[in-house]
Amino acid sequence: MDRYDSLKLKNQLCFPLYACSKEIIKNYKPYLDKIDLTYTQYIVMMVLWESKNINVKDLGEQLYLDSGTLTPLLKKLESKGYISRNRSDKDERNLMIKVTEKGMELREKALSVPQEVSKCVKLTKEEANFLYKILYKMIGSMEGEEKNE
Amino acid sequence: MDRYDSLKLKNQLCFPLYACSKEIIKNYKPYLDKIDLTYTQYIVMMVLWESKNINVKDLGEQLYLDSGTLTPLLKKLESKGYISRNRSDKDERNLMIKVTEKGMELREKALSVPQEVSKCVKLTKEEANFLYKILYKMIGSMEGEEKNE
DNA sequence: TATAATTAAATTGTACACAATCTAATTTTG
DNA sequence: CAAAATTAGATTGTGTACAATTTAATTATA
Repeated sequence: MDRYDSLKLKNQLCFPLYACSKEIIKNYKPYLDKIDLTYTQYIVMMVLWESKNINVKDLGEQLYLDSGTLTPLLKKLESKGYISRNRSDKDERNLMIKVTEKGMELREKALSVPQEVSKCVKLTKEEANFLYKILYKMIGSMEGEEKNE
Repeated sequence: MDRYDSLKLKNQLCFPLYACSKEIIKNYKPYLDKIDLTYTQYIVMMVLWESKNINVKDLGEQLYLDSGTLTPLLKKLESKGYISRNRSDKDERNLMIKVTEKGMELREKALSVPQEVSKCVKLTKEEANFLYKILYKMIGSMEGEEKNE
C-alpha cells in the first residue's frame, strides 16, 4: 500500500522466526529448571551425550555458537560436574570436552523434556516436517555465504 | 533407533528455529550497521514508525519483549536522538515513546534493509508464505497458555 | 475514603550471543 | 630450521533476554 510497507513488522519473516524461537525456549524453562540446565546448556549437553570426546570448535560448529559463548558456558557445566575440560595431548590448542558419569545420569532425567515440550507445540506432523525441512534449507543456504561486496 | 533418540539434536524442531533465527539476524548486521541500529533496535523502530505514540507495555506486547529488555534499549535509542521518552499526563505510570524528526529520517535509510536481507533468504514465495503462517500459528498457540499444574 | 490490590516501568542479577582482539600452539614456507 | 601464517580458545566489551523484585501511580474495595 504505502512506500514503507516493507518496513512493517507484519511483513517480516525474520521477526516471527525470532519471536517463535524465544517463545518456545520459554516453554522449555519449567522442565529444564528441574534438571538445572538453561536451554543453551541443554543443547550443548545434547551434542555431548552423542559424542564421547569433542573439542570446542566442533561443538561450536554444530550449534552455531562461538568460543565467546561456549567458554563460560562450558566452565559452568564443568562446575556443575556434568563435563570435564582437558587440553588434547596431540594438539594442545584443542580443549576436549567429555561428559562425566554425573553428566550421563542427567541424560536419563532429560528424557522427559522433549516429550513435555512437544505437547505445547500444536502442529500437525506434516507441518512440523515441512517446518523442519524449510529451516534447515534456510540454514544451509546461509552458511558459507561470503559478503559479496 | 535407541532409547535416547528424542534427545538427539537432529530430532529437535526448536534447535533449527533457534539457529535459523540467529543466522538470519547475522545477515542483517552489515546493513543495520550502516544505519547504526542493532536488530532489536530495528524491530523497535519498526513498531514506532507505525505508531505515533505508544507506551512501553504495548510496545513490549507487540515484540514479545519485557521492560527489562526495553528500558535500556529505549534509553539507547533516546541517546541516539531517534526517540523521545515522556511520562503520560493522563497516567504517569505510562512512559510514552515518540519518534523524533531524526528517527523519521532514519526510516528512509532503513528502506534498503529488508530488500538487501531478502536476497540472502533463498525460499520460494510459497515456502515463505507457508513458513510465515506456521510461525504465527505456533506463536498464537503458545500465548495465553497457563502452566497447567 | 483510607487501605488493599493492581499496574507500568525500572532495577537487579544471571546467562547468553557475538564481534574484535589476544595468546599460545602448531603448520607452512622461504 | 626460523620467521610468518594459521588455528583454537580465552578474553573483553556491548547488547540483549528474562525472571524476580522494587517503586510509584492508579484503581478497586471494605
